[in-house]
Amino acid sequence: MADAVVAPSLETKGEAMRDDVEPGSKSERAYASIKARIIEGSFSPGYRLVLAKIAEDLGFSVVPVREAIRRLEAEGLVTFERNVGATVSGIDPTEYLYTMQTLSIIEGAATALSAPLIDSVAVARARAVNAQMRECLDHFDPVRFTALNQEFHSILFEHCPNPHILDLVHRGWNRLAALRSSTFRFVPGRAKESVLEHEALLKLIESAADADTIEHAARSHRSATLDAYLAQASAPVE
Amino acid sequence: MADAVVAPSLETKGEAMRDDVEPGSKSERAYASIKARIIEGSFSPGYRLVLAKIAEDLGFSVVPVREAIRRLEAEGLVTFERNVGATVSGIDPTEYLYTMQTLSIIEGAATALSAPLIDSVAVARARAVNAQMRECLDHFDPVRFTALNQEFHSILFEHCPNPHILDLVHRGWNRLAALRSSTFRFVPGRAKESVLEHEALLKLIESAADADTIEHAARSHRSATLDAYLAQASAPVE
DNA sequence: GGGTAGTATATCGTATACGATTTCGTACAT
DNA sequence: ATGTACGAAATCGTATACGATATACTACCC
Repeated sequence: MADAVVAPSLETKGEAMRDDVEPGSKSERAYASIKARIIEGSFSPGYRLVLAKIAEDLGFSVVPVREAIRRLEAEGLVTFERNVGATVSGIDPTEYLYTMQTLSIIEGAATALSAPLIDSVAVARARAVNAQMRECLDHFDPVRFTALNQEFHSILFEHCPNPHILDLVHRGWNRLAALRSSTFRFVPGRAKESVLEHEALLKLIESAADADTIEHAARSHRSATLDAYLAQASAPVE
Repeated sequence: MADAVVAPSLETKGEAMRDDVEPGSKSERAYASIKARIIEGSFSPGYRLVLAKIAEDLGFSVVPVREAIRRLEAEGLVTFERNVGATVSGIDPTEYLYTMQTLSIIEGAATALSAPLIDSVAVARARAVNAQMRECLDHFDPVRFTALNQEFHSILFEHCPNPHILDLVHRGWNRLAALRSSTFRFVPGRAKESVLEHEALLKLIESAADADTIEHAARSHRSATLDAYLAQASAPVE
């Protein structure tokens, strides 16, 4: 399910119609593999990525691994230092702030651009997901809630006709995932409001509200989560 | 001058205090070199980037060149196809549209975030650049005008405190440069309005207008250029 | 005993070599 | 004459090997 957001469009282009048994070049497989492990969390922020080690694990030489890491670097998922090596980036809470702020802007725009193209069945799907989130509020499971949240927003922005913007949204979500954020673990109080705002967003889309309104709503929705996080971060004693 | 926009922050990090004679790893030098040639234009869109050829030109082996191209791919400056090779991306006019739209959003946000941090001397500098642009209107030189335009906007958004957003703005401008757009060559009529809107933007910044207002103004300014381009593109017979 | 120099190890950076794949041209058959 | 099949050239993909650099440890000097 995470994959819906993970793969933008760059990969899985080379073969397409081929037997799926052969995923692609080793370089790409390394890229996908490392990226997956970062997002999934088995390579957590700060983790030291040693070329030889990874190459051995995957069963091929270091060259493809180097290229993979180069790409991940350009995407911001890993940090690289000359003659020292790569580490999974993220750690920093200010990093979280920057990423969320960027995402609020990009995702807001993507959602607004996407809105006119969302048909009623997609809205229904989104509403179903939001219903699951509402149920989830009782016996609260932050990880599941975060996953559903991602799925919900994916439905809203995925129709964005501008591929660049869409790609940037995906990257933003990937970074968040890499930051080990089941965000709502940290701001459980925010979950309830979030569900309500989702419904409001859906209403706006159904009523074909103008782009500015939708963009503002989507952006505020995300900013509010960020603010909640900041508020509880500055007063962590409870 | 282009460099002000070219280098985000990833490079020139490894050594910093060293003798500038040794720029960095060959991989990075290859990256910088290819990128520069794409932006400057000697590698125009569609150009076929042959690894061995480039490696020979630069005087080193193909491995660093491969890595460089991988990074450029992740940045969107080149397109890569498995077992075929890399070509400079760009060509497509819809690509221009997407890039401009994305940039309008990102740059608008960056400018708004940057605005409160712009001191009066920076405003004065921007105004001076805009004055040069005004002069430039008489004996119109699209290339020079475009360069000044970039310098002007750089001053406005460069103080943006969110490094992610800043990086995205840089990438957007790079793509535009790669698209060989001395944009104003195609929409000379837009130049005059552009200068006026610049002054209006400066006034907003000086008067410490609220973020939404500035963001909207900056975004519209760019959208208007895009619209002008589209209008003349749909009616190219004159 | 603390600090500095020197060495050892781990890891990265790059070159070279060879195998794999695609593309293009040519020849043959229909 | 056209289409297909085979083969050669170009180019990419990956492995292996070795040199370069940084870090950690040890020994020596003050």
